[in-house]
Amino acid sequence: MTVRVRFAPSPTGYLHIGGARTALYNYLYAKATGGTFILRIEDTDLERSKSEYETLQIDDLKWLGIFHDEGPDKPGKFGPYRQSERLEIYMKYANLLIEQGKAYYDFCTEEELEAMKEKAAAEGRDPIYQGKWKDPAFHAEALQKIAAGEKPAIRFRAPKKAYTLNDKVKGSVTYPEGMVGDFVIVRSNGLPVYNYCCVVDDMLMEITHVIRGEDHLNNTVRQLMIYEALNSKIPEFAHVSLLIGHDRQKLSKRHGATSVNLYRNEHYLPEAMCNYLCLLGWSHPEERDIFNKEDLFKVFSLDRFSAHAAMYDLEKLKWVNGEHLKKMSTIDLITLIEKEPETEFFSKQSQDWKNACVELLKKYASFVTDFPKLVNELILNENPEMTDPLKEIMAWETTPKILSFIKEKVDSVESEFVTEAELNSWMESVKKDMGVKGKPLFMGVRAALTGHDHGPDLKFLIPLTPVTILRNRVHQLSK
RNA sequence: GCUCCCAUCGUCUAGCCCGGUCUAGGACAUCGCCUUUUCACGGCGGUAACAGGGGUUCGAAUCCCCUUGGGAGUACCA
Repeated sequence: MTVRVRFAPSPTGYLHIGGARTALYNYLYAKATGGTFILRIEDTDLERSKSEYETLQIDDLKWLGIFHDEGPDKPGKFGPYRQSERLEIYMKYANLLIEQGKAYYDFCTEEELEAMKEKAAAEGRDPIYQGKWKDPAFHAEALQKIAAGEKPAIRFRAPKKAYTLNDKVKGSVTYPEGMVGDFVIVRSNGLPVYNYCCVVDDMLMEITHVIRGEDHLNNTVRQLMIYEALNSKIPEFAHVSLLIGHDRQKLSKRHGATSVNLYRNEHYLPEAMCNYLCLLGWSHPEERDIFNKEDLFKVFSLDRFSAHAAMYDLEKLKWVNGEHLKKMSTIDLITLIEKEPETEFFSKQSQDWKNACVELLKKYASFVTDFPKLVNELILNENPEMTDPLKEIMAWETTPKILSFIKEKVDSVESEFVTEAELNSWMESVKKDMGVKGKPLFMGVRAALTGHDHGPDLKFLIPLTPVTILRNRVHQLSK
């Protein structure tokens, strides 16, 4: 049996981090088993669904490197892949269920339903439908009403028994008898409802494994009932724990950046994003933290999920991104950096300069966007800020001497950049002629040339800095 | 309220299914030290967790029960 899995988002907004994670798990499972990954659009809620969001979500999925084998934009023999285009299919099965007495027409008004719910709440139990239409004796009357143009909802007759699910991550889950009452599968406006469509589609699309968020765990009992009524095979289920924010609440917009496109705009590396998302609730068999998709294709399985919710934490994502950044080739990094805004100076430099610059700075960068920032701060900044540590260095008795010596040297340089050898010779001179060594020497020179009390290795940093800028700094500090 | 799910360092987790090898391992963060004649690199190390209580057992992080805490569902949303 070949594996068929699906990701079924509703196009009601941007692709959410949590959605991306479930999509990723489905994709990885398909890849790991040689199966098929299907994208299905769940757009039966006409009011909230927008087709732009479908496009945007597919776009974000592609950016993450999560590619589907079948979907609305990639028709296969199980299509169509938008629920809004499958309405006749749902009606066909709904009618079948009615014929078999497994579902019935319901003409109850909102008020009647509301009254039932209140009564149930007062009695401290879950609301269970108790309208008269449940009674098969009213079927004929229902047909008459329909003939007269009235629009009923179709309600599924929930069997009175307990259900047990053997979930891949939660283990054995028991839904007691009476947990849910008869529920609507087709609204009175003719549109079918999620729990019903989902089952019909998963059945028809021959889905073998349903990997989705834990928020669906309670829905599953309804779905189990429908599978049974439809005499369908029941897929395996894996209910992955939810992502939570710092307040331990389900991750939502108020937790800040929860849409994938936000990270995409900030130029996070998609591989890093997937790496981190995968780590949230799943562990590598060798306890590795950094991996790419190809690694995962070999080892991904459904038995390494943790059962509890995971907190979405930017700190670790930052580290993962930095690790992926360091693994990239210099040439690829340069290409990415040049796509960033405010990289005119960087782009104008020679290939050797760029290579040296990236080699030096990538140790300190976590994000691609850090490069322009670092270049600005470390190389292009012409106005030394008199911080306390800098003041302290300037106050040392050796510093003014170093400063005036360096000023003289920098003024006499005619080339665009100082070489490492030149810098070394200056240091040698200070050491020999002034008898300054160790910390006063290095810190003095560093302060004079960079205006900072700390930073990357001088012998690498200074040759990357234009002499004109060096000169400006030294002159300002000499005042 | 009711039903379901969950519970190991601040965070992500390993271990749990198949009790002993766990004075509980790793990673992020944090702190310290070392090295680098400077430094935001690097190296080494530290702090830090089995929610509580009962059982079962020679032995429990691991199995069972209760409590507490957290989450989800409870729609003619998905």
